[in-house]
Amino acid sequence: MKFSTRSTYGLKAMIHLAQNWQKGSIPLSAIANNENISLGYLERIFAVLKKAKLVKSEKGASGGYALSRSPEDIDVYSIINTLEGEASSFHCVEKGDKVYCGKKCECSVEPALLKVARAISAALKDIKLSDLIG
Amino acid sequence: MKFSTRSTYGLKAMIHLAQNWQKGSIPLSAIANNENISLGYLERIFAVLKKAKLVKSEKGASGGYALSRSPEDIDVYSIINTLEGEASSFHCVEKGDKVYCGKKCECSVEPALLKVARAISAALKDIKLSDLIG
DNA sequence: TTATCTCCTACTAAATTAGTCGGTATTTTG
DNA sequence: CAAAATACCGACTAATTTAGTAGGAGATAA
Ligand code: FES
Ligand code: FES
Repeated sequence: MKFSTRSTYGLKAMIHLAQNWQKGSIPLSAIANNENISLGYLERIFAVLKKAKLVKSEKGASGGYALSRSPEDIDVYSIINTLEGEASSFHCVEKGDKVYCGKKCECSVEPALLKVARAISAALKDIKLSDLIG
Repeated sequence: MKFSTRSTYGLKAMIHLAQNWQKGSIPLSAIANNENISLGYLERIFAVLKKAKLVKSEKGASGGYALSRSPEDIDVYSIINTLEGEASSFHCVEKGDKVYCGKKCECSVEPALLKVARAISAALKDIKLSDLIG
């Protein structure tokens, strides 16, 4: 429900890249200025995004970052999920069809948590970057 | 995407109450035991839920908590939103139709963040407590 | 009158978040 | 070639949030 600035920044930056999809690589400094984000912090965010193959990079002057695929092929779920770390929505971790708890308990409500987590995932998977540019 | 244990605990407890909806008030100690949650922590969670009028309480021995309305009339959005504090999904705050930022900037992507936030809200509003028991 | 309960405030420990700093490697550009 | 711009990397820190504890006071039922 509440996203960290990391997700917010990451998503904003990705939208920025989507808006400039044809223009080739864009340096982070441009995004940082434009969206008012700390450059150093944004760099680390992009390290994660790159590792997840959501963006590709070019080094050197006139280098920068670009989306690795077209905006239609990147959904918000991938971005947020990558940046928030684990694929878990709740404290109890979803893996496949089961929910596991760090506390190793077997409580009665796993299917319910799973339902909620799935609804959110589905909603986010449905939104592509291309839907967010205008 | 990732919820705190507060939301997890709160939601689990609310589901627990929904499952015992006919049985009248249920003491927190029962829920705490059953769901393996720290009692003191759960008490504070319920203080918030009560303030939001999602539950009602009865003091004294054989007292406890119960849902304030029937499980069909309580959606997951209300619960999570209440527990996560602000109604904002992102670092930038949604109010009415606009998104405001703590940093007072006017960046270009507010409508996009708003779309994502709305999609999640809609998905959660669609899930009632009654959908999660059974 | 005792055992359960809600309810309240304050404190603390642990974890996470958000950010800084200083530097290295690589590539374009002048 | 030299300089500027860029990605990339790791360590460090400050601030905030989270999760949980402790110690009660007040209400109610048995
Ligand atoms: S699965 Fe996590 S508390 Fe039961
Ligand atoms: S509205 Fe928050 S950074 Fe622009």
